[in-house]
Amino acid sequence: MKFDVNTIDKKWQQYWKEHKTYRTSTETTKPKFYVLDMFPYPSGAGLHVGHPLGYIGSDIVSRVKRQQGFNVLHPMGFDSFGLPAEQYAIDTGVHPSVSTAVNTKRYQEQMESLALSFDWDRAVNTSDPNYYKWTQWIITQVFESWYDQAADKARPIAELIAHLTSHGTRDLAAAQTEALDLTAEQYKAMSAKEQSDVLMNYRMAYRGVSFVNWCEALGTVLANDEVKDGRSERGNHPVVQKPMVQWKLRITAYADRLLAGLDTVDYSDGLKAQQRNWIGRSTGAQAFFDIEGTDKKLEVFTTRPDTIFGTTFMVVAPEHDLVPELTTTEQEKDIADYQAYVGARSEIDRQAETKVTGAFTGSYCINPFTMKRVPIYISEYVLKDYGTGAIMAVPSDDDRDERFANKFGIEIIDVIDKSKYPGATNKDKVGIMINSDFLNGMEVPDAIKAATDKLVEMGRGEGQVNFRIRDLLFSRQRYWGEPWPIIYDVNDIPHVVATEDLPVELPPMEDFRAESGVSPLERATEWNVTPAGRRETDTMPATAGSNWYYLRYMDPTNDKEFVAGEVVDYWQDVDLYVGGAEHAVSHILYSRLIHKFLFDLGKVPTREPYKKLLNQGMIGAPIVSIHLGIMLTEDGQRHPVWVGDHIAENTPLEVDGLGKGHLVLDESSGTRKVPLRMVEETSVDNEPSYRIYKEAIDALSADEAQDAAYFRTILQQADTFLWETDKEGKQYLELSFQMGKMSKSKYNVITPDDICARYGTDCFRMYEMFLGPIDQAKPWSVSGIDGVYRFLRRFWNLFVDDNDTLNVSNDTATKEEMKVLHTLIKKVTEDIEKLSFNTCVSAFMVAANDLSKGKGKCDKRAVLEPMVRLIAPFAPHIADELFAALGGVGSVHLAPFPEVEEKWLVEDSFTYPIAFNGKTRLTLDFPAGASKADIEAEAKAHPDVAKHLDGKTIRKVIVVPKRMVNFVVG
RNA sequence: GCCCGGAUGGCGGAACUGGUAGACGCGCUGGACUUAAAAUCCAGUUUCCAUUGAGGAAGUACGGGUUCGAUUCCCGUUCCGGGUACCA
Repeated sequence: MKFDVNTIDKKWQQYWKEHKTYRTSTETTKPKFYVLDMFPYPSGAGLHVGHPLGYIGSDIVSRVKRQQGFNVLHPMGFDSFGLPAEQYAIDTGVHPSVSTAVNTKRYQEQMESLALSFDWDRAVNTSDPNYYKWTQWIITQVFESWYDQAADKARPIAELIAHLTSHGTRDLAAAQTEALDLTAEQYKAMSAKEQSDVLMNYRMAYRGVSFVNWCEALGTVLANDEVKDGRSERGNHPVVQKPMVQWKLRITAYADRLLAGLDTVDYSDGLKAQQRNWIGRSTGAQAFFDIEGTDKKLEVFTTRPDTIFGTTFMVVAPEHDLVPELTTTEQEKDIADYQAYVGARSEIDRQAETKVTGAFTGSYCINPFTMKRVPIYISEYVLKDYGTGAIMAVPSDDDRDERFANKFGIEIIDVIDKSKYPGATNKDKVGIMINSDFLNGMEVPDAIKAATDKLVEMGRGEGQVNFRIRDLLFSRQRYWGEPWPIIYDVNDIPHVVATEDLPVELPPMEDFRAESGVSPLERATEWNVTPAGRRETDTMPATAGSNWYYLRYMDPTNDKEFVAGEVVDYWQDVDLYVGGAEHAVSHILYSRLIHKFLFDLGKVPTREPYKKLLNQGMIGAPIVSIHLGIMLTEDGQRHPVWVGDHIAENTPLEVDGLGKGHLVLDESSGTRKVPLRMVEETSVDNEPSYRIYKEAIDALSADEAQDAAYFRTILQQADTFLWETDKEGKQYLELSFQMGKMSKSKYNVITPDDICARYGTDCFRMYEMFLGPIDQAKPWSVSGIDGVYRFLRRFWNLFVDDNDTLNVSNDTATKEEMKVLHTLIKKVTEDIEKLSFNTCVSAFMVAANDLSKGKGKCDKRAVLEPMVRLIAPFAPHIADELFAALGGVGSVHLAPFPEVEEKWLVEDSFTYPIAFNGKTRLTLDFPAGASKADIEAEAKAHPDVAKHLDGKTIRKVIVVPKRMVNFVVG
């Protein structure tokens, strides 16, 4: 029985596969537990060591729950639609369906080799027609729904039609694109197309014009969260704002419920805060300002109606509908120039801009409270998409308004006295009202209410809530996504494709490059022209497939429904969801939306999809660089040379064949990235340091990998190496490094494969857990992995003698040994519940040390056998090997998880720290049941204590049983 | 700017609801085994002072506070990480 990790790994992985050890039962008698990992996009790079951090954590929980008798759903699948796969296809000419299949297979193999206990029979793949049939079906349901604000839920569109037919828009409280005012008669008199357009105003999935993030390079629109700093997150291409007709989902209707739901789930505070910020609820008031000389009104939204007496000008967005009307003849040129200036500016320019700009329209509003004329300006600092696209500017209490007023020489009226609140800023909303007529003397919060009430009374506005969140853009002019299941009839009226005709499969296409705003599917004419009409050619964004996938795992092969009612009634929701924090907003928020929608339809029994969410920390890795310098020889020749990182400029050099000279660093020198796998990690003066050895460079010529080819090309830039020699006489060069995200382009991707091959999968798993708290970001380093390996070896050695033969006795274990065992069980059980896996590993180490050190190692079956079941979730292969050797039946992973027996943990005595004025000076043992008085009396009498008390008065003695004793002396 | 985290030995990190700070591991030092090395095992390892047996002082980013007692709670400051931004 040898400790041969590779053999053991292979043997048991094979066994689990053959025996379907991790199959989830369809029986509903056992209690359920659903542990979900965010499914990956299967990229060509494969898994790196950062991915498994979360996977291993969730796997441990799954295994424990399985052993504890739960029916565990622990599935995995692939998010294979979307931009990256398509972009890769365009770059390489390999069809996405092909590359996806290859990558998916690789991912599954890697995951299996990490012993992740997924039930692969339940795997889903978002680009599989059997899956996206139901993605499309859900969208048809969204299309066929509207949001009833009175009932606060989504309802079938047929019920809206009934309402419109009998009452028009009277008594209709619906989420809508714009407010409509129709009688039943007007509605009924409309043409079919007109009626369809009216319904579009209310549908949960609707087409509408809006300014969208247009990315020319990718040929498609992007969602807000796909744009970062004015550039596309994928590919880093410029993004501009452009008005387009697009499909959208009315997420704004759910804003309040998405906000409220956060109080019922167990997510980190940071993540909840991010979601709240994204939704961005702000309360304030709507107010109407008369526009001088017309009967039109300018509608504004403000969170500070109290400051209305300080309003000295108005600002509307440059794209605001009223701008042409507001612009007077004299101001036409100014306005046109300014609009041209804004139009030419990209998002990036706008964000870089700090100074205020704008132009005067020539028109005036009347301040409804003061009846004074206030000028109307346009400026890009007012966003057309937020609120009403117009603001009342209060330069005294808003920093941007103040800057604008200063620039344009506009009057500033102080309306709030903040002297009572030193240090308060405008955002704090505190102070006493001044210069504000009936509001004078009020505190700001009271004034807000009073001003709002006054607006209502005057019929000039009302209290209003505004959201930052915009309706979700759900169209992409791309190939690799779910086609919208919509057909437009001859009258251009959209109809959903009937469920029995789903899925609408993607037509096979060879060339699917996007061309400026036109979907590639437009070119698939034999596909998009049908007898019923033309097909919608927009596809859905990647989030369409991922926002409901957790439901499909429950019932992955159902071809009648997306998930059967009785199945979802059993599985309910996800008990633990693990994944990267980069999906904190988009993915989580959108799947919460779809879940709530399905709840309204009665398709799911819970209000939230994910009960508890764990974000694993990112694992970074060094990006290592080799230094290229120039050697200037005495005869004035320049020779490129590879030098150590720490060699300074002007260092004298001497090289065989080149003679003497010194080092020059100029524009032709610099650093070049080195593939991390060729580099050795060492420690110099306690700082991590990286070297490349001559051997590694020599081995390069035989290396066929892509990164080796890259590095060979790099190394051609100089053929001289200024080697240094380590204490073993080996030649190396010192490299520089900086920590960063693992990425193929930085040549610092570390895959788990090599480490598993060298140390075994169990060692890799435990080492990743041992790195630290799972939710913390950390740099990858293999220093320390030997310690985990030594531990596993020591653990194994408890079971075998010096000849690697199983040697376990049936003798009764000592009290001390049982105490070690049960201390361990208690600690591990509690810490898994807290998702504190690093401390679990420590606890195993402590126990292994306790049992193998001191007076001979423990070989008692009564102790060792439960330990095997206990370590199984962490080291699944070794545990199964030992379990089988001990005569266990079946797999250890289906054997009961040990339970703590408190009787072994009872202490006879407790060691009390004895402190004087809070400083611990010594310890004394007292019986566990000793009374406070006894402890105090005995402690006082103790000679060592007396020594500390000598010459001092005891003012107070604090005795906390099983904690400590403190003498307060003076 | 705003929001959310975080700061503990040479390093990664422990420390229950305020109660012996530094568990566990790495690294380092010394020793055993070995012809030697690797592996393994044993001992030591917060800092400073002292050391014959001892012992003592300080210490959890910094400055205050609450408390018999603070890594833990409160106030302020600095630095680091993440998110987000003309959001009215």
